[in-house]
Amino acid sequence: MAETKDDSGPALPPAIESAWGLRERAPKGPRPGLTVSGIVDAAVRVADADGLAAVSMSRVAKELGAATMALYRHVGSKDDLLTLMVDVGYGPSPGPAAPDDDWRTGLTRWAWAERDVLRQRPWLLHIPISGPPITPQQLGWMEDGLGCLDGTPLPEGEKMSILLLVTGYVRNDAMLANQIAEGSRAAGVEPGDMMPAYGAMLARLIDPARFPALTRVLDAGVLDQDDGPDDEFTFGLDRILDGIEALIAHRTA
Amino acid sequence: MAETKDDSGPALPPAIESAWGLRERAPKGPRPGLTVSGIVDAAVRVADADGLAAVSMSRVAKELGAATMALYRHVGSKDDLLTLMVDVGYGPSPGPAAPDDDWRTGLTRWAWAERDVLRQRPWLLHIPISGPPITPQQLGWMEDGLGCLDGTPLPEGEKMSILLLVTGYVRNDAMLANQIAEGSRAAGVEPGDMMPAYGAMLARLIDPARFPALTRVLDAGVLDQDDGPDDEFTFGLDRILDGIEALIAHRTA
DNA sequence: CTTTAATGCGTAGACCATACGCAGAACTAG
DNA sequence: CTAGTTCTGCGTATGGTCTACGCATTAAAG
Repeated sequence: MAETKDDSGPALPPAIESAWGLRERAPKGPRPGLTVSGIVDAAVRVADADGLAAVSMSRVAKELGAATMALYRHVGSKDDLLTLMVDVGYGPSPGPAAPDDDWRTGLTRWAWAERDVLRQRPWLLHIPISGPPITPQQLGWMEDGLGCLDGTPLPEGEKMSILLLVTGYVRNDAMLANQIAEGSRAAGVEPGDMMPAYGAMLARLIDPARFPALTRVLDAGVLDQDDGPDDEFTFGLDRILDGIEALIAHRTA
Repeated sequence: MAETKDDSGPALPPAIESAWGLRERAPKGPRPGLTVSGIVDAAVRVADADGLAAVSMSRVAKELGAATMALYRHVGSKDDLLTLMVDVGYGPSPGPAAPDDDWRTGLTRWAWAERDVLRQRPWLLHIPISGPPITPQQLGWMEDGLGCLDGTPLPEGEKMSILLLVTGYVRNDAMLANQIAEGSRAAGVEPGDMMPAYGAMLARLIDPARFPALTRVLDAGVLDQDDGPDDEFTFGLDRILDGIEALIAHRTA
């Protein structure tokens, strides 16, 4: 009985199989001119250039000089293709934490790395993820995140929960940043003028009697200038890490 | 010069105008048989029944006994309709915090209330939100959230950031819970057997030498049984609130 | 009554994903 | 060398999507 690696078991989705490179080519038939990784790369190229909305089967096929239906020999469905795009879109994890870093600097770097990827490829946020991570690169990220918590006294389950918490925060922040970026582009205003314009619109809409606390925020000039998005990100991340620190202190005591 | 309420300024989107009920009907022409709120209610009904994917213009029109193109007299585009659906989908905020509650219990109730809404209407998570909140109900939620922080010494900007942090966490958690629910339904397994199946799949895929930390998590049996989703939610929320508590303590001192 | 404007909606166009079946290529068995 | 097998690429066709445009009808104003 092998302890891990077991060949049997319920069939895992074909898309996942190809992501792990477990597909042996049948010896018969013509040599494939298209490969699944070539298709996924082309799709990523299209998404990088023109956004996720531009990723249609025909567009990807055109990118490859092939016909639309040719893709279906390799990917099964468009959703499969999107799932595979997530894997190569994230790319490999930036590597394990330095051995002499404490958990907090390690996790901070881990969070910033994911944030950088999501800024570079905003379309990753628009792909509806269909389950817990099973693709190789995603698990690589998870492995490196767990590594940051190695020296802590946390039980394994809590390490996992914490990773979920941090990655969720990063995704959410990137989503918001991306939305205001897209929104400002759609409205035709400078990204820096977005928040002030928002504040002005709110001031015009809300009744101070119905929304007293909100009015106080507006009067404080919170929205008048856009503090760098990095500050906003750092603020939230530090709150979360403070909370984790409290837990670790509690588990240590 | 009015201090707030100013009629002039850059035209705000028609969809927003109708959400605030600022559209006066022109005195000419036939009486409208369709109203924008009637259309939005019908769309919400369809989404509640068959999911967001079922919300097409023709389907909503059928719900109303009208023709597809009739809707476009009132909503402008499907994206407009979706934006309006978010507003009525969330519904009114559950109300301000009790006056003698501290910020933590207030914010906890606020977070649970949003979570309840997102469990009831998972399709809210699939609507790509296109900017900061400007619809009436959304601002009601924000107002009540700010109210929870009234007694704290935090500056207004940080109150806002904290609300963003908490609501982001709630949305992210609901998204994950919803994804595993949909995933288990698609794979045909009981929702309770989802995590164990996931663990078994991981065990089959990963190489312990490449993924040592992940293997340790698996060996600890973390994924063997599904602890209630409420526990997972509470864990993350408590970490975040701990972090906020640390900030408040720091600002108080 | 005429003018004006807004409503409902039918038609049509431009996309989209994808089920199905056929032609040909490359291998194996005889 | 030939026949059989199997996989590749892809053309066609179907049913779905959103929505631009124009027309007939309705209701009020002058």
